[in-house]
Amino acid sequence: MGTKRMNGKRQDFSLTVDMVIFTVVDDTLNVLLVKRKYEPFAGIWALPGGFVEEDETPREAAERELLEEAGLSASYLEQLYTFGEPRRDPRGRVVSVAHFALVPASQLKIRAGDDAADARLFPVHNLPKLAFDHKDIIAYAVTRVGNKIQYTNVVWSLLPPAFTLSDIQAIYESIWGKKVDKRNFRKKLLSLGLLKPLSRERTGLRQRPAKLYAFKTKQFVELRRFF
Amino acid sequence: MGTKRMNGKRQDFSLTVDMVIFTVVDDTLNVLLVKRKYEPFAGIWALPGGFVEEDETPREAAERELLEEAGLSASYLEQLYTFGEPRRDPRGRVVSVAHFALVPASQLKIRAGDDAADARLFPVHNLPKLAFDHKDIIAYAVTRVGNKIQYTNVVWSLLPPAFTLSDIQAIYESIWGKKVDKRNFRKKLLSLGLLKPLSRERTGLRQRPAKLYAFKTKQFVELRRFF
DNA sequence: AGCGATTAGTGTACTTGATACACTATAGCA
DNA sequence: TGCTATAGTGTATCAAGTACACTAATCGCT
Repeated sequence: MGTKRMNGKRQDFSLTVDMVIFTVVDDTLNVLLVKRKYEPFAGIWALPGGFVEEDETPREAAERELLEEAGLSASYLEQLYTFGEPRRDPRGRVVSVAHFALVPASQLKIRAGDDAADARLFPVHNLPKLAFDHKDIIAYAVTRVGNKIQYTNVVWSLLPPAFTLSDIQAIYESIWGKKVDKRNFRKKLLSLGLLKPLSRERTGLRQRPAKLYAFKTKQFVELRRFF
Repeated sequence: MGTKRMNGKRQDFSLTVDMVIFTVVDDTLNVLLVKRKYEPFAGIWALPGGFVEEDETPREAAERELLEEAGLSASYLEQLYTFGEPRRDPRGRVVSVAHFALVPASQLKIRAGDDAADARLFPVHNLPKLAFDHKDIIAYAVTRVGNKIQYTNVVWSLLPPAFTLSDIQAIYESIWGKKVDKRNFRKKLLSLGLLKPLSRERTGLRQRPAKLYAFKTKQFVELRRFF
């Protein structure tokens, strides 16, 4: 590995991004993991990620990884935290700018990259043994998402383009881990004025058809309090 | 500068921390800036900061810089964001893990470091021309603090060990930029049960003496809503 | 000693938002 | 046609936020 000197300080760092890609499947929050093909931690599950290239910002690297591993570009993406424990990677000093993304399960196209033997979703509360400090990174991301949905509507990016009010409610219930009252939920949600009803309904299930909705705008809003 | 290769990716990065050190003086939120002694941006004001050493985490580097520049160790410190635009530093690829700190003005011991010609506080809404992307970093930090005080009590770390209720109120008013009702403010503040009254009062001013308070605990709490 | 200036300290009524709660409606399938 | 599953809807209560004005204590000055 190379070495650099600047103002007398020795610098010998690599910079990576690690991606915590969340989606909701069967009313459960899941994370995308890849099984590592090479050492260190060969055969162990890890977050998708990779090195930041010479001419990239960390965010661009994150978007590239998201496209490579999950097959999509449009979703909520946010820088999470930079993990820089000196010994977090046995190969040397590797600093990772962790990001998290929220994507609709319907748009996920999971692909195992070149350096991965496998890739699949795991429920956040039932994770396998993880490489590096990726357990810490996921725990931090889960906490951040849990806080974020308290005061923003970012979690809506987990939804497909058309959805029912019950779909949204199921997402909140799965992340919060508790049931909420249907009438109160709808009252609050509709009072925000951010949804528009579509003329279509979801049929084909043996039950009353549900009205479909879409977002008036894709912008995210900060709310003083959500629920 | 050196170069490193890992998995075929060329890596040639330096890692720094930049510190946004906030304090409140005369009911105004201020930031500590240093005047650069050397190129690039010699003579221009900049955030204090420096390189992350080989055996340090970014947080440890931030604590070290805080001690070197502001003369204190105990205060609120949080990682803000990692800035990694490829051309943000004309010397080469320098990635900065920005942190922000909240410190009581009474404990600030401003020292111009070796590489600084001067160091002083500036009101956040009256900043000089700044080096690098430090204007962006400060703007982001101000936004973060503004949001943070909505749902946590971290801003209390701007206060000295003993303070009056009016002191706290002045800090909130200075950050929010608006007056709040004294009775409502006190009602809410005391109902949190996080303060303990001291037996002392603040006298010597030509006015009614004010009761002094201290924190029962130095822990920070998340509140659903603060004011 | 008294007065003026300055900030400290205190309670209630109203408004707004959150919560608790149960029944009817519709489609698919047997 | 009736069984099952989920959609859809309103009201009453409770908790919290907001609006609002006067008296109290000390210091310094005359």
